[in-house]
Amino acid sequence: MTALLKEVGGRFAPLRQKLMRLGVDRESDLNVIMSRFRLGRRLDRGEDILPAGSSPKHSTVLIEGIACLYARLSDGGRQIFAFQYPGDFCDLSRHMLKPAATEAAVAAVTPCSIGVIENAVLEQLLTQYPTLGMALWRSTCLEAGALQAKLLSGRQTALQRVAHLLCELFTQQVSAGIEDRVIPVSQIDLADATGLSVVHVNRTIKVLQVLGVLSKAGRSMKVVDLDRLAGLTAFEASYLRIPPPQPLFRWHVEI
Amino acid sequence: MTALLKEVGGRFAPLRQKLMRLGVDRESDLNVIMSRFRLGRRLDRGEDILPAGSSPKHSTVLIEGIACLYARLSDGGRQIFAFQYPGDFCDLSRHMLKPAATEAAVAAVTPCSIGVIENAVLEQLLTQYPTLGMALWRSTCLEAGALQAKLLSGRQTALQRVAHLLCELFTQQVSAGIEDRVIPVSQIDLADATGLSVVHVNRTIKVLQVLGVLSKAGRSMKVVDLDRLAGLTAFEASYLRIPPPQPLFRWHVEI
DNA sequence: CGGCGGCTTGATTCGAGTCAAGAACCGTGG
DNA sequence: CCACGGTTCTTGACTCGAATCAAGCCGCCG
Repeated sequence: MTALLKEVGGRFAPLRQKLMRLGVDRESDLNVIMSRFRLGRRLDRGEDILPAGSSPKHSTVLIEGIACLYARLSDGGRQIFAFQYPGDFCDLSRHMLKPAATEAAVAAVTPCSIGVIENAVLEQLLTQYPTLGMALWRSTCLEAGALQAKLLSGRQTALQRVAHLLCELFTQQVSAGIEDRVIPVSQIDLADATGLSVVHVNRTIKVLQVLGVLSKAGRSMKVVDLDRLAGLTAFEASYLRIPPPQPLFRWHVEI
Repeated sequence: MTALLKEVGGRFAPLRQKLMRLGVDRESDLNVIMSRFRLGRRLDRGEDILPAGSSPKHSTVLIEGIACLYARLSDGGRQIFAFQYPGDFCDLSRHMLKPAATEAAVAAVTPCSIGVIENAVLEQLLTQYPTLGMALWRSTCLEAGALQAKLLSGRQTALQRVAHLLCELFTQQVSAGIEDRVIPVSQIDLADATGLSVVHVNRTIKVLQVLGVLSKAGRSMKVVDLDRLAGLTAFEASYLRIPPPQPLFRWHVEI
């Protein structure tokens, strides 16, 4: 049984790390919380992890792979709101806003595996460990901040928008513990995330290659010069993470 | 003293209503929570309620007037992320993400008055009334949903974008208890919120007037035909509010 | 009643979308 | 191991929505 726990602990390591960064710092709490997750199914690239408008009886965490939160446009197009990396919750707001308020869905951008937790269990954990609630709330705040950043970058040129997105992906990837400089996302996905046409994304990427900022790596691209990439778009990574150094203020205030 | 409380209760009515809609349904809790707010200063149109990058020792609630959450573009322009109405918290994520993650600010769009609560007091309330934490978290989820909707509408034509924004403003206004069909927001603000140029917003509004959807009301505009306005842009108000009817699921799960 | 900020309008420019067609890549099955 | 089919990527020509530039106008406030 300890072996089983260890196994699961290993697979769920990204979640544990994420929760810690969000402020769940008591080891024992973490252990209890993590033990209530089970492994969900694996998904192929393109599959919906959470279809639009569904409200499952459990909440979902991404364990492996890259996913995206998206919504369909009236004309059949797709707007990607955010990319998710291992450790990210897929559907927190779906859980908080019972009747799935936004018609958003989550899809696998690369092959994924997920973890799930029963909603009832999650709610119980939330009442038992207020720190967990705060952590997840904070994670919602981060997501909102990322949406703001995306809105902001929407007012820049195509080059800056693409550069910004690549910076964001790269940063997320690094902080999810993936060292690879390759961004394994199709140009179609980049287009859906930036709101540009695929054609124009393509041209833009070529410019970035000519600038020596990106290079080709098979079908996808590799970040060669992150600093210059960031410089193109005044990218400030701060909105993506809570500063891990000083694990913030205490939630149980001494009165 | 009861007279004072009553007075304050009156002014803070929008906040009370908002908290109720978010799920704080125990009358006694509400009373305690509300009693910890005090009135802040009044602000003129255009003034910053919360300057970019500030982290005050208290949190702020809008009591009267309309405010906006915005950020400055690199070129000096302004992106408005959201409009806030009486009862809305101005800066929750600033409180949750200590080192003001996003460089966002809040400004008064019309003359405003605000309420404030010491951060220490708020934190104490949060530990004492878990329902409050859930309510505020939920409010953050709603904000995130609104940001998603804005991102979505950014991919439509100028007419649709403006129509969408007007629908949103109107809906928020109504649910804040303001009956007026007039939207007291300048075209400059509309431009900054839609990401269009002022010139183009102006032309677009004229089209909407010709269509008989809007009419002029002094300097600002009046919504004449909300249904048609909403029809232009597939506006779905659902993302703006938690359904008030069934005040959602219980947070203290019976185990 | 003067002035300043916001609204209106026209002329021109340009970034990005669309359409269309071909090339490279990848998985699959023979 | 190679041929095939479907994605995804590339490239070029053309179009168009919205930005920009430049004035003039209106209305509110001092």
